[in-house]
Amino acid sequence: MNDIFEDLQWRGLIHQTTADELLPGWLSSGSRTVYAGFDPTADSLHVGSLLPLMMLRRFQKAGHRPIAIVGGATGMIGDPSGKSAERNLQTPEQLAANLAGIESQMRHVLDFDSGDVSAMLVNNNDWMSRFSYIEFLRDVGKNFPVNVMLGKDSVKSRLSSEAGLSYTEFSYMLLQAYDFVHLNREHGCELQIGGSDQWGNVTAGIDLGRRMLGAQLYGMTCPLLTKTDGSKMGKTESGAIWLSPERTSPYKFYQYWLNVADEDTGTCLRFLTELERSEIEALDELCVSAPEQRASQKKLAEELTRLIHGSSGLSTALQATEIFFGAEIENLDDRQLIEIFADVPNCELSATELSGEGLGIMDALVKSGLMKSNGEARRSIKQGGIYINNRRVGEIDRRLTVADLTSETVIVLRSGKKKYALLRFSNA
RNA sequence: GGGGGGUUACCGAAGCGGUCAAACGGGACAGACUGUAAAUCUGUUGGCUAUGCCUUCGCAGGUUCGAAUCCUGCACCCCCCA
Repeated sequence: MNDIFEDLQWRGLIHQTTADELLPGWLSSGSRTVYAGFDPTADSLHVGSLLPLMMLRRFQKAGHRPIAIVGGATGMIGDPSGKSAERNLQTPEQLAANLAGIESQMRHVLDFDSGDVSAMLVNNNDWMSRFSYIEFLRDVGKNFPVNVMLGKDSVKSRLSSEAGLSYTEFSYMLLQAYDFVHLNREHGCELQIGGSDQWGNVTAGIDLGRRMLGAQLYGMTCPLLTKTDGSKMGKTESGAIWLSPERTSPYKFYQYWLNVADEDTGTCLRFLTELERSEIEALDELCVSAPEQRASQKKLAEELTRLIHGSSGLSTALQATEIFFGAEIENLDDRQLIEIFADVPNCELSATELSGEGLGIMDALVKSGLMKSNGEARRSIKQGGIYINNRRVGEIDRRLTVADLTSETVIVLRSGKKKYALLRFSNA
């Protein structure tokens, strides 16, 4: 059992704990049960969940048992922490679908089949839904002094804001607190981890545990993973980076990490990978002495893509990277191409278009949606911004024929550095 | 209610009878450079069957050989006075 506390500490993953002195010893003197919560607002987790997920993984590897809790019940309510407005409620069907998607992703990160420390995934709706309102008020609610609740940051900030806070959201912390009590009673769970914005909810659970069970529970929060420029990690102009390959292809996922700013790589490597201290520090140095190599980014992207999308996902991402950045496209078959170009719009055309004279390049560009008009297409070609299978097109009157097929049915068009379109020629 | 100003392409903004598909700036796109970064430089930025043709300057009419530019009406916006 390695010293997880020390490891977390040097990585900078410990923001606050409820027992700074006790925790290190407590963790190293036995196998403990730890939990973290995940929000089921979509059918996939996104990059923002990676940090707590990795936390659980670290604990599991250190010999502790992780419990991931998805808030089937609390998800219907919405945590006001760090949120500026009331959350929309979800239907039970949506939630069920979301939970299924999330579970499959967790299996990449946590081991659900390793004896005593097997990870567990639980849904708080399983126990919450059994409560009647009266019972909940009597058993749980009476342990919560309202004046303490009003003192929590999550509540305070909303009370003073224009959006206000509904009674439903106000009650959120009772639910999360009760989760902790339940997990302690049923599974012996004694430590809750979460982002620093969860401090209020975590301590609420610890207080409740003491009142209801007389139990000594612990809490630990980690810093939020933000970029140096203050924006949230995992968000791009085009939306969040998701963990599911359906929502964010392995290529895009890989690229996201490859493009992390130099200043952010150190934190990302510490927070999100399991690389050894010496290796990370070596990468940090390289990042300063030879930034153009982007060794940190490459390592980060590689580690995370392999973890979330597996080796095959990683190799697809690497292959796609090579192609998207200039390599000529050859010796790939339809299946590989379609996998690599998963994010790229494609356009079905009849194979007969290629026979005889062939298909004019400008036509093809417009049909593919890459260009809005012939004029735009003509301009781009003149400027040298159009490529067929990654080979620059020189002439405006270039025609596409069977010889241009790079695989059985595909021709790849590209405009500029990275705008692609796939033309598929079928016989149908 | 009275008076004045405005409405131009993705955005801002010139133009105030022909040489206007409309200056300039931003953005966007492409190229060079580069670390798939930042900055910089260059080019492009209504459509087409393209040395020409068509549609665009709030909307609808009108004057004129000719209108983004002048006139009339309408709509919306801003300012001042009541």
